[in-house]
Amino acid sequence: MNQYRTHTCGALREEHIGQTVRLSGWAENIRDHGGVAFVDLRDQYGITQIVLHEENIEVSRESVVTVTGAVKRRDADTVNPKIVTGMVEVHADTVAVQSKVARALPFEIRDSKNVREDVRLRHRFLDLRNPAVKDNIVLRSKVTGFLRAKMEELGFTEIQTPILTASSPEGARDYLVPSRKHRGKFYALPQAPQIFKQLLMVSGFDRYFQIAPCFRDEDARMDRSPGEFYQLDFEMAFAGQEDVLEVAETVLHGVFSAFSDKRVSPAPFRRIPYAESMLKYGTDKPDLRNPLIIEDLTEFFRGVDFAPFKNIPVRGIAAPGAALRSKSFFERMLEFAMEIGMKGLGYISVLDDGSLKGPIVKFLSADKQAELRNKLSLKENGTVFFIADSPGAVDELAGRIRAELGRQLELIDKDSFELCFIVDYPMYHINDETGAVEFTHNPFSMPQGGLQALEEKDPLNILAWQYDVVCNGSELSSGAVRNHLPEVMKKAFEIAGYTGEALEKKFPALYNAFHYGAPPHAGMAPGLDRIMMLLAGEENIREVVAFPMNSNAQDLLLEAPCEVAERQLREANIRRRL
RNA sequence: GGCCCCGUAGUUCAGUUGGUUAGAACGCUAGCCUGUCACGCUAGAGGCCGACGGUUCGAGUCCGUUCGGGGUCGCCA
Repeated sequence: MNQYRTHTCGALREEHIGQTVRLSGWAENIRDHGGVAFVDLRDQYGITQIVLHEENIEVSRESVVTVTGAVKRRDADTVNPKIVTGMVEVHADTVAVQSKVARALPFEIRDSKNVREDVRLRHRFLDLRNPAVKDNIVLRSKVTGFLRAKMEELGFTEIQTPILTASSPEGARDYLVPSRKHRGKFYALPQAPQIFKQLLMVSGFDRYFQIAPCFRDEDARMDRSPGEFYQLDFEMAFAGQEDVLEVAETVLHGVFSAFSDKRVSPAPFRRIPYAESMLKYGTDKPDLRNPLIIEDLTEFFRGVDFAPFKNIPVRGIAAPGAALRSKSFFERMLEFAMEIGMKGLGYISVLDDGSLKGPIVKFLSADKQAELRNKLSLKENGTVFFIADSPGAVDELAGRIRAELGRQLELIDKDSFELCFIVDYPMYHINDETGAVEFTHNPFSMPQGGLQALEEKDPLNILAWQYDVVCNGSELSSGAVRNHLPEVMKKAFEIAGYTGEALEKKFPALYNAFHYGAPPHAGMAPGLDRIMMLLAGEENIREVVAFPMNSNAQDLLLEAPCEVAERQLREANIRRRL
């Protein structure tokens, strides 16, 4: 028998009545009634009420105690239906204090989520005692276990790749680690195992995966850790886009349905071409819970004599029932439009009798009015909002109006996970500032049409075998069919302004390896932290990480980054700046 | 790095137009209480109002600087 416990604090039920048991845990709360006292004993698994009598020694809140005693049925009027052990209680014969609380608690454990974040992080070990905080971390363990099992079931091999590796020339800022043995040289922590997993494909590993730590020295966001985060990184040989998407469907549908009661998009998820997504949703991260669709009305307004819509792209969003909304709703929408930089927000409502109403109606002939209703399937009490702006801005603005309408009109179904793939990303785009042609997403992607497309098509019209997974408006992952052919790589980089030597210099290992027989391959890397946030219903990424850094990339608990000893600097061949 | 918001008791927060000794709740300490489960009751301790400087007879309150925290944009192949 274990010296500390026979059961956990979440285990006892009516069937244990009469047994003598031993429990250990933290004294979450103590209710002292003079002759009798009640202690809520807590561990990871639950809470059991302990009954103490006067001869028992003193216990203070949050100290660790071991209690031995008989399990008894609670009187009917003292049953606690809020906890699973609420039918019973343990009448303590002996109480041993294992570890006292010797310092004032910085906050109430059960209320820790409402405490200032830096105080929580400095005492994260106490914050994590709160079941509401701890449960997310337990869930994370179950999710990673599920993902691992699923990937293995699908024939993937888990392979660890280096943490100390080479700095990568593209992408985010690297975290650098000085070399002791090689003066003036540095390792870098990997931004992703990208190169390694592609090399594994060349080595003949057929299906690779890893729950991979990734490091990027970029500033934090609410949904983005500073420093480090995890991806379910995977790559498949002899596979194309559809093969990868099918794996993603299986795994993501599996994980969302296994750990949530919400509705999950059934496979196959919708494949939405990038261009269509930009037009219909105004973003490449559409929240498909929002039923509103953006329509292109540029052609419609070409012949209409309304100055603000002249010679610029116009979009329309038909919102059913919006015409019944109060004046303040329209004012809020206008205010929002002004905030995001629009000059106004035109709209036309359909009244009960089918007639149109709104400041712009008078510019439309009867025919045009009918055409508009028809084009947008406008019903009675619906309102169409117009967004007109420069070609570079109109889609994003329309997307933000669509999202705001979804919120204001409460069209978002909070009980579903809507997953989709965005496909057919353009291979290149023009950098607005420099006018140069750049890779849109990822230089490793295979262009659709291969070498021929690169040689013959306008670079801006070339699509890539590049795809994103989106869930409820947040990007879970991007991935691609990789470019495994040196001559195609060379051409692709040339178009983006690099010489062949530059490519060789930037990615020597990969470029070289591809000269020795590389299989066609494709992959993806869904972000584990994002998946966790969606499953746990958390807005802040720190709530799904056991020991998160603050938004300023500091570990307040262990105090990293920190000064190091002079000797350490010397060994690392680093001199303090004078 | 730019911009926005917030710093008052251990915690969460009030604090009027600048005006006596800066408050509440929870927590903590002591006492009372044999059926509570956010137990209850009584009493008490606990504050350089983030820091520095200024305006003023007088600053938690107004102004400036700075430090800390959060958000957002840049950035994130």
